[in-house]
Amino acid sequence: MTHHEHVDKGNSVRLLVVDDEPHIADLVATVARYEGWQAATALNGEEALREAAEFHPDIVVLDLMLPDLDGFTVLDRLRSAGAMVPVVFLTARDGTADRVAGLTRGGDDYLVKPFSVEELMARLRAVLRRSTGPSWKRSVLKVSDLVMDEDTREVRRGGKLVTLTPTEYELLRYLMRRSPAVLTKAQILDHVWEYDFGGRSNVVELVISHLRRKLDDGREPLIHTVRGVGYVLRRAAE
Amino acid sequence: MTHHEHVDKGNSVRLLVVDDEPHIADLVATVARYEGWQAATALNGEEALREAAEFHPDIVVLDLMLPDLDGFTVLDRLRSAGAMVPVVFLTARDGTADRVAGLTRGGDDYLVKPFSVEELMARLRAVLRRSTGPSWKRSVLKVSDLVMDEDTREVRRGGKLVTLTPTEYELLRYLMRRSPAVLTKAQILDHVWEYDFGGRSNVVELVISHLRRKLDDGREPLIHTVRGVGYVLRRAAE
DNA sequence: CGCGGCCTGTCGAGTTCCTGTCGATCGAGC
DNA sequence: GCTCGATCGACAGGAACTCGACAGGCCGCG
Repeated sequence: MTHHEHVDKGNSVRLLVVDDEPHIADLVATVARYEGWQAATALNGEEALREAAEFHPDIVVLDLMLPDLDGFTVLDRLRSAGAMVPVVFLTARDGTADRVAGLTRGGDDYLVKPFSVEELMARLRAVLRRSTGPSWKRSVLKVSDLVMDEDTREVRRGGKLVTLTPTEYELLRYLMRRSPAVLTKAQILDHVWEYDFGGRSNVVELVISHLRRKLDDGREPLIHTVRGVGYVLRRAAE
Repeated sequence: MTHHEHVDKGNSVRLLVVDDEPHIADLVATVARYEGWQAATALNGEEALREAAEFHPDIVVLDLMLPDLDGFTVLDRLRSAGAMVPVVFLTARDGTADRVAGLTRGGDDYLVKPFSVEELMARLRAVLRRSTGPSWKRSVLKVSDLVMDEDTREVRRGGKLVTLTPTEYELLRYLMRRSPAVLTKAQILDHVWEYDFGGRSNVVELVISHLRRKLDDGREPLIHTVRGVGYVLRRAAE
């Protein structure tokens, strides 16, 4: 089974997703449920406040562009109701990003749309880790002799440092988190690339080949092709 | 809600934050928890006194501008209740600063709003160090051959003194405290700059480049760029 | 009061290097 | 041997980073 030791506080995480595009809200909720979390969605500000009062989320994903209330207003009302729940904001790639930047101070975080699902989940896990306990428990992924430290972003194969570009890093993190499952190219594309990425070229193959060159340099290969299906990261079976 | 579930964390610091702006209270509490402290919040004077009686903080952050009681009154009541807990005051940038200066006895301190989170945490640590240990032990940060003395504000690289501007000093301190973690520019902005700083330019890059020139002058570079993510301070890995 | 220096933040140009596309080649499986 | 997917070199467009130059502001000194 997967043996990534991420922060598990016994009972499952409760996530509230607030976004007026049902597509996005559902997407995020689905991925969160896949992680074993409980997820609720709200399509506007009023609904969000109602849900927050009832559902008592541990963390909130909040789009700033809502039909009724401003995202900032929602935040204020949450906070003045005494809810110290951490928030990860979603914002368009326009000027609002700057205003949001100032809000990450309380331990919150933000992400620019369109984002990649893995990126969002990584941020959520990071914020949770920070808000639940002290930070000195590092988040480290391990598969065979391959080790990834999510704080320092260091990746080592058999102790030897490997330098990766951002895309390579994210793709590898996804492979490691899901190891030893086989992932289709479509899954990889959906999780690692922005959700509205149109390209259906061979980007995935390309990055995989880069990773192979950097990771499997002479050693036993860890990334395996399952022809007609996709890729796996694991120790060679049998 | 505030949580003083007595999860006995040994000798972890207990901090009470009193501020009527939930943003600020939350901000400070979150950062403190990140340091491994236990934090409780109060939004007005009465609540503060109740919390102080129950929570038994080791240190208090107290805004002077409260809706019900004057901050000075809160202080008096705390003290007359026998609580010798040290206090760090928050005050607006007006005349009150002078009155505060007069009231800060022995171990107390004060800070003018808007402050930077790192500045506040540094003061808290300093006050604690003074009040708890009769042994005046210095607070020195060290990364490789880079040494920062937080009492004298001296910074040395390989024994050689380096003079830094206030901003450079604070940014470097943050990098050193969090080393070897990678920090995003948003994180740096949020911790080192005042919490209502709206700047969206490349100030961070600028100060980083200044630090590099002053610190890495000819030597092995300690500040590394992680493209697409942020910066790290550490000995070059591998 | 006025001058000048230092610190800070803005702007913009130059540079690096990451990313996605194309197309040629390779190889597995039928 | 044929076919189709997989692999990977090469290239161009662009995003991110670096840093010099400048301007406003604060402070201390004369």
